[in-house]
Amino acid sequence: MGHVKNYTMGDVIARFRRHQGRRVLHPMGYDAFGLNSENMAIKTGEPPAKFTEEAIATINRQLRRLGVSIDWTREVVTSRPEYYKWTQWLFLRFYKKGLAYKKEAPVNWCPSCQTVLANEQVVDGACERCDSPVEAKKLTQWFFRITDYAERLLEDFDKLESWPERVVTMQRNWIGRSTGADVVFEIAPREGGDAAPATPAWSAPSPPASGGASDSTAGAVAPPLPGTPTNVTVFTTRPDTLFGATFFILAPEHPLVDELVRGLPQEEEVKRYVAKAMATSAIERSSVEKEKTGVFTGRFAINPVTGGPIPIYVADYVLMDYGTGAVMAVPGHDERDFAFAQKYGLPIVEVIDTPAEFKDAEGRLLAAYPGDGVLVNSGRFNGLSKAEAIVKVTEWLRDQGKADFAVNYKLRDWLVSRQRYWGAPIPIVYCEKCGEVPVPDDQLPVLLPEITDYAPKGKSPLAAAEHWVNTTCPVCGGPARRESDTMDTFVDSSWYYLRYTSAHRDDVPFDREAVDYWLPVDQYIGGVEHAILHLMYSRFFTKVLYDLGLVGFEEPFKNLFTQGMIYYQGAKMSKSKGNVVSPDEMVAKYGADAVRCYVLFMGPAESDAEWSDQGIEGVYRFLGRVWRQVTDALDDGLLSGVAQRSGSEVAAGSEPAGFDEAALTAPERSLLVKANQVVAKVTQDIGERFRFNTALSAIMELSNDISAARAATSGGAGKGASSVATVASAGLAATPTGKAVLAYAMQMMVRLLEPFAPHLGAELWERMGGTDLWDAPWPKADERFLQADTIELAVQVNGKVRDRVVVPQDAADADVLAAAKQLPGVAKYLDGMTLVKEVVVPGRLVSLVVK
RNA sequence: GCCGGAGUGGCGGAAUGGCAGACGCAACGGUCUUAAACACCGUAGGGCUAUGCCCGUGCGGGUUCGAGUCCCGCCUCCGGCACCA
Repeated sequence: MGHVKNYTMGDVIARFRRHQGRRVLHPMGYDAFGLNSENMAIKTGEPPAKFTEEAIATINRQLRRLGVSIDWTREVVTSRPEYYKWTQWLFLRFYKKGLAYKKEAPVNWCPSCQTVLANEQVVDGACERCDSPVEAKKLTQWFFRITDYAERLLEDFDKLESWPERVVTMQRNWIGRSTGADVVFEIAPREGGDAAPATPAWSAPSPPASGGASDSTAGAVAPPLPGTPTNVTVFTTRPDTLFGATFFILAPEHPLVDELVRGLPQEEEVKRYVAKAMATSAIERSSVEKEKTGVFTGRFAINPVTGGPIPIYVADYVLMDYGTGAVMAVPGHDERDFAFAQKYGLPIVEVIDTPAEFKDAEGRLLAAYPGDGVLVNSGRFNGLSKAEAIVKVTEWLRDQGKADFAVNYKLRDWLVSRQRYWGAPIPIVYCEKCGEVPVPDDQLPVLLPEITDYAPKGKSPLAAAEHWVNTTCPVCGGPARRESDTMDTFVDSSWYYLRYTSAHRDDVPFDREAVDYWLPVDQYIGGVEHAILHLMYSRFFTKVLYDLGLVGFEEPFKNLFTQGMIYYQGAKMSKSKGNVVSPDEMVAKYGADAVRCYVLFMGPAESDAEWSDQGIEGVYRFLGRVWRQVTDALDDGLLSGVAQRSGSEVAAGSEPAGFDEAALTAPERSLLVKANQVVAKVTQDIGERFRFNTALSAIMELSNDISAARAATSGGAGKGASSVATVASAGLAATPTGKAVLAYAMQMMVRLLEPFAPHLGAELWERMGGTDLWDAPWPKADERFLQADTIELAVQVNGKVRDRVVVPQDAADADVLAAAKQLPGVAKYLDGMTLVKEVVVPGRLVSLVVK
């Protein structure tokens, strides 16, 4: 049902814009690689392509049945070779630009899916697909250098027209930019002289294992000398608190740990601690509630501002993959460090002037104070504010070559290789002589081989397809092996919107002119579950393609709308829970139009909503009523002639507005006003507000008013018309003008309803004498009939409504006041009082203040 | 803990600072029907000393002639992030 809502919304907008004369590209595509079909294949041994194509056929049929106006000639399926050829082609463009690279790193491994996962696919330490706890595994994998784009991904939020604030916030948090300084801490020599060990374990001036994030921030900080480790760089957001750094911590995985403790009495204990930390699961280790633990290494670092030695600990609350995997600990002003210092009896120094409520009677800190304040106990920097000190301390150390300003991001590079069959093969071969070689463009696509065993066994099932893996090197013609990993399916979906513009081109992935004409996407609709993954990856792709000169814009989706989910029986619909409402069944029972209208009538499109079996009945009844209203009126001859004429006029692009205002009776005018008000409201609700529920409400009101007017025409006891615009409750007379007004109102009702209920709309339209409603211009409200000629105003005395007054729509304020004061319900409150203030809000109310 | 969002009848929800509860569901009464279903007409926030009046949009204050809406302080729920130095 979620899909039904999504596509119906898109369809209402597409139809609406088409009526307004726009060229609309409303396409459909399938993100078809991935585990759904692959798991079926593993179970049955039949190829995943079979299940994929079957599923596509089903959804195709459902969408066609719903009457969604999709341009099927542009259909895109990411698992077909004509599409993934270009996914591979784009991978190679990334590769040649240095944005796709291979490295060995600890990665997230899902033991159940038997594949690695991107950071974004790990939720609470578990696999987002199957909820299995994720394990850390050291593997060589392919990455996209998304961290190079961290800054632009943040800046370009400005280039978006309308995105939900929360999606922007989620991405911002995920990128996690923080500013501060990289600071170098010298390591004090071992006691009794630092006899350099024979083979230093750590000698690399290479970037830390976390990858790209910190590459760009290395600045002027000197890399450690090859050979003996003599210093460690830390990232801190609080260089102002350096004087309070009383100890130093390395992550258990830090490459320096082994070397530091070698041969010391502490070596055994440290190694035991590190081994234990590695064995702890990610979820457990990252729990905030877990007590802080750590172990002293026996070594000391030199605080660069005080020159004093501070003990180096290894503690698992320091994460290897953020910053440099090492931190300076300032227990006075960091809660975590405070907890650690208390447990291990380490000194706590106040260096930011701290409010009394953080201290005991003797002035000792009872808790870390992370807030703002003036520096104390910080030598020459005493008296500076936090903000000033951050700059001054960093500059001072920078001049000595011991620090520099730095920016850090939480965002990591995007791990794109997967050890699965059903994905686009990574187009790389490994040659004994030439090494890693990209597959030449003219040899694309690298087709998936036909295999029989799809089960993952810790490596890609492709690896077992010897006839496929063994190939020849494109450079030297010698023996070579294919990369057997496939790409994350989010790679496929990061560029599909571009393909819509050139779906049939087999010489390019997309045509530059075509993408620049159609894109960026004017209106994108999706669930919030894509807030980070798909939407951030697509933004990244677009920026890379822009840099490559392949597209002329930097953001893919100008306007984003995140639709709410549909719940049933209190939970998200899911086959495993058995609480599924089948679109097919609903369409069979109520028809496509009722299903379409109901999913939009349930509530605001962006909110979650509960499917109600009675709710759809109500909408179904409404559509039945509209049907009978129009067909009955036709049967009674009330629409004859008039409707035919207006139908053809509309088709020709002109509006039927030939009503002579002076000749209208009150009920006639009243219904005309209602019809025009509803035209204005529906236009605004669809075009500007995305409030389909209130648009439908307004059409229901129009239908109710038409009923009321009709009831009197045919002699029944009319229901009082509900509209504020309605003054007289009498119905329309069966005069030519009365009939014309009725025809006009019904015709508007049908036209406004068509984007929501296209089948009903088209059928009624033809019966009324029109043709091709789908292509007719959108109705325009007639200015003359937007306001009733008399209006009813509430009259307040001291803020309470005491009576109502009916006045001409254009009455002068003075006349309105005079009339208001004479109302019996008002006069009695004015009697004997002094009038101190009079307010007239035109068209709204009158407010009198008395004493 | 931090960052978002939301609290309105029995229910889904409506309301550019201007008559709270539109529209719909469920409910109740009626018409039609042998009967039921369908359909149609009508009633419906709570209360009272009922032709009138009082109370009412999570709680407490404030601004305003007037607050569901704006401001301040809380409470609750939902979502995201969470030892990110």
